[in-house]
Amino acid sequence: MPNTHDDILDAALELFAVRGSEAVSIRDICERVGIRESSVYYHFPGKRAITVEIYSRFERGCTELMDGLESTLERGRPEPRAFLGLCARYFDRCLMDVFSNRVLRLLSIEQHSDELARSLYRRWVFDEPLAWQTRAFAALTGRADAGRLAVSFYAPVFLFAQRWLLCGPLSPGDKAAFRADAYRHVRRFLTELGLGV
Amino acid sequence: MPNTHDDILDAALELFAVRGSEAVSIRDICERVGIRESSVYYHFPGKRAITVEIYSRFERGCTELMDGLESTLERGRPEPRAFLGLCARYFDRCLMDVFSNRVLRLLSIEQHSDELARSLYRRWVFDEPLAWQTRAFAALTGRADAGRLAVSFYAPVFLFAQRWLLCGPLSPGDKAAFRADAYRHVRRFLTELGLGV
Amino acid sequence: MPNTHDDILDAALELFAVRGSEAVSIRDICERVGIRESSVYYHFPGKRAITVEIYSRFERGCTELMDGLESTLERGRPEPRAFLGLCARYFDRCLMDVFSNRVLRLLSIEQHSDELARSLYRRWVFDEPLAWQTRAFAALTGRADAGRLAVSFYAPVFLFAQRWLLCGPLSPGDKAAFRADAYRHVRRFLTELGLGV
Amino acid sequence: MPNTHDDILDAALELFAVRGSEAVSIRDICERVGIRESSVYYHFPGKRAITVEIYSRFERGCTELMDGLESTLERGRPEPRAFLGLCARYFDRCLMDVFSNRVLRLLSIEQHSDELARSLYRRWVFDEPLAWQTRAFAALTGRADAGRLAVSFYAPVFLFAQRWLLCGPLSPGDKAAFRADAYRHVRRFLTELGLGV
DNA sequence: GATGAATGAGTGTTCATTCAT
DNA sequence: TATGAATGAACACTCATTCAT
Repeated sequence: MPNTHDDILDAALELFAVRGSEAVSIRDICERVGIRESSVYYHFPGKRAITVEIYSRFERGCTELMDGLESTLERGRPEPRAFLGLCARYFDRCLMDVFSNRVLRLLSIEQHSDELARSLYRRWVFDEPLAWQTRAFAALTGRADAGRLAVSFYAPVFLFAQRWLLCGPLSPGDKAAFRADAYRHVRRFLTELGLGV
Repeated sequence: MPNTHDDILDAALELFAVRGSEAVSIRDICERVGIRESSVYYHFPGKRAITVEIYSRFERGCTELMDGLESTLERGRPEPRAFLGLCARYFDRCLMDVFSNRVLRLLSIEQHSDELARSLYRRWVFDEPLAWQTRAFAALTGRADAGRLAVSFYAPVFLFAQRWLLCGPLSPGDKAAFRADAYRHVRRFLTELGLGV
Repeated sequence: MPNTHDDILDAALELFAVRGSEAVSIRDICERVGIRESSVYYHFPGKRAITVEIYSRFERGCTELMDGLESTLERGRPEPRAFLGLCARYFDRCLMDVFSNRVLRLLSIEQHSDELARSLYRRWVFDEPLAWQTRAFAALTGRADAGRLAVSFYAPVFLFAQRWLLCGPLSPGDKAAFRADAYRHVRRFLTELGLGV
Repeated sequence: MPNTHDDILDAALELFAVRGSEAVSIRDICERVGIRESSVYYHFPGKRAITVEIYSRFERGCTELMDGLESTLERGRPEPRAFLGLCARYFDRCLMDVFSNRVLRLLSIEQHSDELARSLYRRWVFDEPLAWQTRAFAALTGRADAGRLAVSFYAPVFLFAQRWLLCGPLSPGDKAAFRADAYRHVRRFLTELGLGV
């Protein structure tokens, strides 16, 4: 079942993630999909609509992921072991998944010129992860400075993600490097909190 | 003494930092400078050359800054008070200075499609700062795990910079927010290391 | 049935034959065809492709003509009368036909700077005609020096063509002058060979 | 004694002979000479003036050459041996001399679009040589059909010149090929007239 | 003699988009 | 569903030329 609509989205995102949406032409996208430029306008009212649909799919995915993480957290006092699993899910679904990874790159480009991109970027890269981790550490430790813990915990993950997953083409080697750095950090961090696994 | 050459560079960078160099036209730049498009080609052989000169000026500035930080470090056993001053210099000259801040934004956009941008971005955003801080903490504490300390120290600074200084238009309020977050982190970090100031 | 593709080719050739392809702009061509410049790029990938298609049409025509002359020659011992007819066909189809005449002018301009033009020019202006005539005179006279005969026969035709058909705008008067000079030369040449018609 | 004026003429002609004057830019010329574009306007009122001066130098040279040939002819009944020398002088000075050769190429390009070039081309490529040779053969043979003899004599020379000296870059090999073909033709022609040398 | 600086017009080409089919 | 054909605006860049210095 060929799905031109989705093919356009995929091809567009692949290119958008590298050069930003403004610098990618409808022609570039169509070449990849194997259709003519005019055909795009059957599926989308215009170029901007492609970007917008990518964003809304990304937001839906992020919301689902965050809801999942949240509901696990709410099911009683969490164990460190379970928290580690939630981190893994976040790494896999938000940072290393091909679609999400590309949208994050796109957002980091577009945020400087597009209000919608900026709000998404701020929300899903800074605000939501930090808020969720603040709640998680509050539940795990009961400490009042859970916000500070969240920053200390998230900042290295964020740095490793920027360094390995969002800088240059995403290769298996970079994924492995990220995993090594990130998991080492997570384990050490939990251990230092007295929540060793 | 009007300097068209530099005016072009300034106008270009101001626009490049928002939309990336590919999405900015020579016309856009000229409008800002108040010259005709053809005049650009008297000062630069082409659009790419503008970007390249911006990069080389940035690199020169970064090298000078890093050399300065380095030479201070080498002048005998550093004090925590002096280290704080070096951090302040780095914040002011590399992260919050108008020129550097704009180049960092430009690099974060272009790194996905341009090899030169990628190498500069990696070097001056990740590698050099972490290497310098590793040496600094080795000198300050004598500990063997100075590299880990550097990551724990730099990651929050990097996160605050991304959040306040490199996301959306740079406002005085954002600068203040960055300063508050960053200096609080730096002081607390030094205190926890027993190097309180 | 309007055929924009061919209209472009025709208009281009008309202009190319006068000033060479480099000195003629897409705008010039479009003005003649009555379309906008951007429309050209629906039919051709670029300016060069127009020239190349003109060349390939010319070559196809020349090959067909030469094949026709050749096959007539092969159908048994040729008569002088038939040879005269072949010459007439060559004059009409290659030298005086509007399309061929224009391509010859274009080739004579471009040969100095374009390798493809040079090879076509050499082949269809010098090599093929002389080779064919060498074969023809060998068949007609059985003489061993048919190559020399071919040069003596072809050189005045070539000179008359350059003088009347390929120098300045092609007028009915010039065509008539060429015909007079060329046919007088051909008849006298055959007569002197004892092949009078 | 550096002579910028002449340097410009030389560089211009070298380029004009390949692509025609319209397709060569002032920039191209200046690059070769090693001066700035604006400097050209000290020596010439505009681009066209360069072409015109090239033409007038060519015409002066041709006139001198033709006057020389003429005066030799007028100094009494010419011998075949002397006629051969005159041919050699014509070959060397008009067809194979670097300056003349380049102007002939330029004229063959420009004649299609420029009235001045056309008149020069017709005069010095067709009319004057044929007129001179008609007079020469009249003096040598006393025959009434000297005009026909001139065509039979000149046409192969013209064809060889077009083939070897005016088609593609002028190489020593091509010069040698022209010389071989041309002199063989000249000798044989004189021999057949009973004027063997 | 020569050039630094500029420019308006023009170069080939690409852009997102439209619309009849 | 898709496209053939078209277009006006914009693209980076080149053109011959001017003029104060």
